[in-house]
Amino acid sequence: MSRSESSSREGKRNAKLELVLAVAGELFAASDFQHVCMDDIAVRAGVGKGTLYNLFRSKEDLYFSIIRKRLNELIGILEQVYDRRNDTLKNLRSLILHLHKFMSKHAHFYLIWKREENGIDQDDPRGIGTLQHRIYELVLRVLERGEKEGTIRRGQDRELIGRLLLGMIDGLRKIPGRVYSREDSIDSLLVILLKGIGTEGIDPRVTYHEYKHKVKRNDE
Amino acid sequence: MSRSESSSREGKRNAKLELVLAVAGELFAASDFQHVCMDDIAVRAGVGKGTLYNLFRSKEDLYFSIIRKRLNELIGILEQVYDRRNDTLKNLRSLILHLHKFMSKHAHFYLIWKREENGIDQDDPRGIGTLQHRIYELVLRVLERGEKEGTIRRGQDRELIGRLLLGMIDGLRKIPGRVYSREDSIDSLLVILLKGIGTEGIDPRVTYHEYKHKVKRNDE
Amino acid sequence: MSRSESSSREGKRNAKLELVLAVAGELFAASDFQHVCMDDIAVRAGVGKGTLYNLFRSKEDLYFSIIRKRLNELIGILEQVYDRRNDTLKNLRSLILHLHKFMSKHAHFYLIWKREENGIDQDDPRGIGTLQHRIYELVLRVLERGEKEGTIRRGQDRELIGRLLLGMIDGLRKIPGRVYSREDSIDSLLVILLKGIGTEGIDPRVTYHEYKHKVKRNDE
Amino acid sequence: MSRSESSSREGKRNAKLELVLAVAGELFAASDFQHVCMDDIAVRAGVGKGTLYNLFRSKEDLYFSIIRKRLNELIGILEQVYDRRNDTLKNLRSLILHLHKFMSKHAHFYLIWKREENGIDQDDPRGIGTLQHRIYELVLRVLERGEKEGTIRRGQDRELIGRLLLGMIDGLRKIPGRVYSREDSIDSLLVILLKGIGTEGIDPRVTYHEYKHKVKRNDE
DNA sequence: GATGAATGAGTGTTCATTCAT
DNA sequence: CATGAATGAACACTCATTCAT
Repeated sequence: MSRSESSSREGKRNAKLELVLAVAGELFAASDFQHVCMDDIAVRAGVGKGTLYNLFRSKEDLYFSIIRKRLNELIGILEQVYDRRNDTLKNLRSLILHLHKFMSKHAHFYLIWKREENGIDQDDPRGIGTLQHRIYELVLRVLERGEKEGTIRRGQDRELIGRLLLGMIDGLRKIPGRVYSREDSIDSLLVILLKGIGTEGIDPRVTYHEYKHKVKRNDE
Repeated sequence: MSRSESSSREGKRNAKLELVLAVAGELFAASDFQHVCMDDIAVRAGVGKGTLYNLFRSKEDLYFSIIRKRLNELIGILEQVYDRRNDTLKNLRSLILHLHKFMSKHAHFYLIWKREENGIDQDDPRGIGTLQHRIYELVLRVLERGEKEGTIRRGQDRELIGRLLLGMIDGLRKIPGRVYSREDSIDSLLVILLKGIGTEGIDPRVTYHEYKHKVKRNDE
Repeated sequence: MSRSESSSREGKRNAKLELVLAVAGELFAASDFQHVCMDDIAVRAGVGKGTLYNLFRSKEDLYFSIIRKRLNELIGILEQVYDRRNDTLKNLRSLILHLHKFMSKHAHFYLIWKREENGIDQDDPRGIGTLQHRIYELVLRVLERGEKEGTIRRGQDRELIGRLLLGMIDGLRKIPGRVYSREDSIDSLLVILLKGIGTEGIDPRVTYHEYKHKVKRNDE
Repeated sequence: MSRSESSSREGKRNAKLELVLAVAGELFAASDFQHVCMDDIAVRAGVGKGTLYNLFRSKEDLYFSIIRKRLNELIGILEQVYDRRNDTLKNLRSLILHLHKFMSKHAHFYLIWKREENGIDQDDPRGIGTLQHRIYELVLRVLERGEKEGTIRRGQDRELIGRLLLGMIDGLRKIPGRVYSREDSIDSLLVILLKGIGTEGIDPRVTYHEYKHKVKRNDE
């Protein structure tokens, strides 16, 4: 009984935590850090202000917890998907697709993350930099495997390509109204990318024709 | 005399304004908006706090003035360069190169701009969105001319490519220690891009061999 | 059984109460009232925070309960000793000695008491003033008896002398490192006092030579 | 003009500082530290809350500044008086008298001081301990001179007597309604003290008959 | 115009107290 | 009765903004 009791309490605590993170995420995305006040978050989350301080050390901690939490989720998804595939084209497509899907689902988080992305590098006191780096490293791993596989031309600057790819994906995000034509945009990106860095004769559109329908059933 | 007097006063005022913008830019880049206080800016700029309020309506106005000012400078440079050329490859290269050079020169501004970039879209009360859009439109113009010129394949989603290109350029920025090998990185970007979107047979490395040296003399 | 049960419960309750008073006393002596928090007291006493509110109405009540409790103990000791003697010199010496011994034993309480001593006079909402007054009255009684006995000169301002004596005892307390030479200090005080207020020919050192050894056996 | 201007500003600042210290002193004496809030002090002093923070680093700093300020004044008075006299009896009387007069004038300060007196010893981060010690040292100097002069018996524990004397003076303070019969109380104290510690044949009442009237004219 | 002392609205944070379990 | 998570009143402190000099 003590187990179920404690797990129930844990459950309540976690539910509350999730709620606060979600509510705060919306508010922080809508305004700047400074224009969001703890009272608002508390009221909108339907908890007392003191409860916020039971869950987070400070306003800043709450703010960066949102980013940390979602980045961890995102990394989890990306790495899980990566481990399931052994085809670079599929991996690239999954990477972009899932980044995009996650973005649609957690648009608030994305705004906050990208806002802080540039400010975080050296000391990384909030543990964001490391997480960002893990995404970059996953990209590098995909590219590396692509080279070994023969999908990607050898001898290119992989670090550069990794940054370009992440930049392109971020560029995708900024096209207004493209959420619904997401898959087409991703395909176009892949075509351009693989023409740019792939070995001759690779055409992702052909290769993925069949795959795309499977994906829809498995991952969405 | 009144003219020279007023212009001298104007000059003083402008010099002071520039100084404040520079000092504030550094501070705003180093910390968040909220952690920079008007006293600090005033002290570091060597002016009284009241003077800041003669130059800017508010702290926010000062903050966004930095972005507006530099964005206008940047747009000026890019459009000027664009108007001087009628070769898409050269234009693309100039675009990337000058964005990069400006970024090196005004790193503080870049950090601030990118921090705000995502928060600004719909209402645009500070006049940043319009300026951002002008850069995007310039990219579109370059791409459009490239199509007409036959350098870029027809029938592609130009809007998408524009976003991808801007994203890639931003990706370039995030590579640590790449400032000195800037030109090489830019060339690599161009190669990948033109393989990706260009008509067959285009090789920017060959085409630009001669051009690169001219550029150095003209633009740097 | 119900009696023994209830008395056992009472015992537990009292033990807990004593523990809390002791723990809280230490904490309140170490910091200000405001810097001691109920959580700390609860944790250090090994009880839940709610339990504190079963034992005391409020934090303030807990705080003044410490003073009340100890003051009552102290008064009990002093009056008990007074009742056993009928010699003014012995009574004076006992008074000072026991005040001092109690202070050594409950140094934390003393600090708190003295801190509040001056703030409490008129309204006395916590019942401290009355207790303080009972000590003063005991002193007056000793002095009065001394006059009747012929040990203390008649016609002096007894109220004044009472305050002076209590002040001297408090002064004694502030001499650093005097706990071990306590008895000597007390004797010196008595000598000065009796020269000051006593009838001629009284020398407490002679008179008490024998007494001092008895005291040690009886009271310590 | 700049001098008069600056001195005028200084004057204003000092007047404001004095006002705040006085107002805050009253409030702190009436309630505990914690029950006095900065808003109240600001309102009662007729200044903005921010001004308090221009004058003092924190609420605590304001609080202890009151004690420091007055202790310094008190020490100034006592040392000045001490330097003017070379008669131990006069010095003792002046010491007690001026302590008493200062207490009457700054009753609020006294309450606060005595409240903190016991909490301050070892580290003394607020600079109170040192000041307290200077008063004690002045007493010791008076006693020492008294011994040399032959007014006070040799071979006694001066440290002890110093503490006893300060304790007696504090005891004097606690006699209700004695402010008006101050001089009589002081004389009684002196008589008792000198009988207690003085050489035989000293009678301060005789010795000071003439002096008392001078004092009234000179010092009050 | 330039200045910086004064202001007070605004807000993060604490912690005594309550009460469901 | 015991507990400690939840609460929100209370408050210290900051800092953008003003305005008298």
